[in-house]
Amino acid sequence: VSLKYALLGFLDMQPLTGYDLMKMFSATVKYYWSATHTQIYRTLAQMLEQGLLSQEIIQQTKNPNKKIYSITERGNQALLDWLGTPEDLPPVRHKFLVKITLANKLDTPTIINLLENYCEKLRSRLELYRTKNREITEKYARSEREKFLWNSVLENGIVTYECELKWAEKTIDGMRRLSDADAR
Amino acid sequence: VSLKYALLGFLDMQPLTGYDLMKMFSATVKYYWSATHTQIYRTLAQMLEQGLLSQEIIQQTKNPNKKIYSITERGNQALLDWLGTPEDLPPVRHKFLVKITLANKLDTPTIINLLENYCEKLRSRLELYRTKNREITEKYARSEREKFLWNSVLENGIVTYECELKWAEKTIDGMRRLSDADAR
DNA sequence: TGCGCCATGTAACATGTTACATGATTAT
DNA sequence: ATAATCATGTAACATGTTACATGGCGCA
Repeated sequence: VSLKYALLGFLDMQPLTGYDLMKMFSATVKYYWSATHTQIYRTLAQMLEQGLLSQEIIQQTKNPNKKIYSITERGNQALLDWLGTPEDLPPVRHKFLVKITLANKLDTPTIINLLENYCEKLRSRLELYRTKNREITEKYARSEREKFLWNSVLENGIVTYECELKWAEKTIDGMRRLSDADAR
Repeated sequence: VSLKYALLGFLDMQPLTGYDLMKMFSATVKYYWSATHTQIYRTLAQMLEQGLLSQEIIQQTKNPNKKIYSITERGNQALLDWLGTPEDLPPVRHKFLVKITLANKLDTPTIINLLENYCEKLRSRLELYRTKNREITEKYARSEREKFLWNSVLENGIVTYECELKWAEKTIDGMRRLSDADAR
């Protein structure tokens, strides 16, 4: 359902093809919502049936024909309704935490190794966010207000990962102290 | 795939029925990994086929027969392999952020309303975590080391939500300042 | 010569949710 | 009375991933 409204939202700014939408997703939303082209084409076809979109086909000789989608009045209404409705907290699905829950079977160096690997991945993700942040906002935002909103969203990613990193470092520390205490 | 190993992990501590596993999930892992009974029964059947589990059927007259699952040697090996393998960062799927990204179509009070609703939900979730935390750990953990790991996992939930809450409050602030500036 | 971009799509599979179904027992 | 707990399952659907498929153009 979310994908549907995300697509509506982008098509509300301008008419686009499925391919364009795919690129926009990987240029912007990718890090807090991703979608493959399979999913996008499928969802667009459904929305067309539901009358939320209209389609214009552009004949091309060299490449496959383009299908440009635009939002309809009904689509606009549906988007507005969805936007105004409060969202529940997202369900958490955190594989790494599942692993740590069951990790008592492993020896301490292996656990610490898992945690350190996780830290490294967090650090490189953070770096990515920090460099992309301004770049993306400047490129796509169309007003001060929109820029503020987009910056906030990206900021959310950054603080979340910083927090996660702090947690992981603290956990490594605790693990080390536990095994030192055992050794004595 | 995660569900599979989560189930293996619990069955490694003690043999259990599908129903027991369901209850354990909702008593412990629920807030960072949830599963319905449909999924659990289905996955157990698959794992049995794959030889990761063995099954003992207990005849009952009053209630439906119990099927008690135990982990096999192969299951144990599979679990160890999975536990030692580092996990990628979890894909982020954050509906609320999608909504905020597209929220520029809404007027400021509506946006602030969305954010405040989100804050409230975060606060009540946090309260839940903080009260459940010790309780769960004390009840299920079988050693100091396990207790440490489980506490860390629950702590992760707490710091994550605290961080999210701070972000949301800051965003409300920023939104207010923006609209004040506009009014002037 | 081979790779990546453009632009679409399908098929098969994995995962997750909701609703339907049974039927006895125990607690309020 | 009625709701909840025990204990299993199926059917249908929604969502998400991977691999397969086409075919011209431009670049190294």
